[in-house]
Amino acid sequence: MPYLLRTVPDPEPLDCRILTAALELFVDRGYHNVSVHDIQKRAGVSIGSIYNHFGGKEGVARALYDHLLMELDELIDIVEQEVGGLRAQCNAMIRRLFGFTETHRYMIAFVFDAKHTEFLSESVPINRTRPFVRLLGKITAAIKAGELKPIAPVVAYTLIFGSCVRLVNLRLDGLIDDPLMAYFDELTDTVWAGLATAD
Amino acid sequence: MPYLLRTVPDPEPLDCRILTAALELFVDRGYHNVSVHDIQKRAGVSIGSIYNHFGGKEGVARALYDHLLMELDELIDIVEQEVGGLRAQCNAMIRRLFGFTETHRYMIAFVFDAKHTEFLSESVPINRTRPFVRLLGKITAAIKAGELKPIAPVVAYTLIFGSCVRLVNLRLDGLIDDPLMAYFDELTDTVWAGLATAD
DNA sequence: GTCTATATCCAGATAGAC
DNA sequence: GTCTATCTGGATATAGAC
Repeated sequence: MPYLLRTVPDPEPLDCRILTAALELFVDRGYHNVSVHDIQKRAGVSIGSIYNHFGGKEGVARALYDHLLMELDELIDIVEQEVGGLRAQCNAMIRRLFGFTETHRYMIAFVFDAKHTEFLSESVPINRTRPFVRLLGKITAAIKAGELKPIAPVVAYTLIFGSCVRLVNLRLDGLIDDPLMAYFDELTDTVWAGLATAD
Repeated sequence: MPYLLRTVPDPEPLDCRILTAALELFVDRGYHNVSVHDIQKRAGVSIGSIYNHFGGKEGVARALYDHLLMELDELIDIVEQEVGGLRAQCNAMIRRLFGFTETHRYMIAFVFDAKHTEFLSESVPINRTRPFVRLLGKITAAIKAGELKPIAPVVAYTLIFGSCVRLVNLRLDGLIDDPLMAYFDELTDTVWAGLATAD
């Protein structure tokens, strides 16, 4: 077929189509309310292909999960190269998280809004995965270094990220109408005001 | 039978047995990984009874959900009668939440750790339910009254309760070894330090 | 109201042609 | 590798005895 007649863009690779279809369905309906047939229909592929590529529904979910956690981990790398100091790095993470909540809604919802242990057999709680353990580690180090008030690291961790993840949840659930960036300064200023060292 | 020979205590009413059995199973395995047969076996009743009392699995979950939300709402009543001022009231709520996390693990987990919209048809997100809307309302009023720094109420809401709910999640997931009360002072002091009015 | 036995349905998974 | 057609298990739900 002549090149100029090819009005249709190159189709996405089959496994990508499966993953995006599954991601949207899992987030919209919840993992257990989605069947392999649903994924197959939405992705426009056959059941056989899904089993060939991923071994089944759980395999699709696991591929998504691993991939997204890896991307989150790489995000920490990027932020670490960009700026220094815990406060600046955390703020940069939060800024990106808020941004992605608007632009990559499904990915954020799948990572931060799902109970993975309920559908991924032998998966650890998300707070034990690499990126989250890493963040907690950075906070622990910063407290040791006197960058933060000397409190239990896990308390600082939940203050910084627990509150902003909750904002993300509220936004994804439609309880907040404005893009989250509208709240960025208020949130971070207030958090860090509380966490600042006394002197 | 002579009274003194009745070593066995009066059996719990049948519907209570069903509810407690279901609660534990839902929390331990997740709603969708529990069958009506599982509940029936653990409660020591027949399938028929479950359908008679609750109309099915979803009915059991809804009864649990409604009941626990009502109790949470009553808890706010109690706290309001006990103390005055937003800070004292919120702290009292958090103190009780932390206490219940140790003593009523399953109830807390079912309310704060489950995605109810995935198994209760036409249920609103938990943050739209009465107790949570009420808390947000109290924060809004306190900001208007100058009790808190003038920031968006939803930001104050997530700072106060988002962080402490995240601590509860971490505790329930086994990522925190100590009872949460160990962190109460650090958490609340830090939060309110950030939220205090400037003057 | 409570129980057992049974019916019905649908999801996950596979077989085998192409 | 991709597809369609099919199998099988297990879940919800019901029927009907007690």
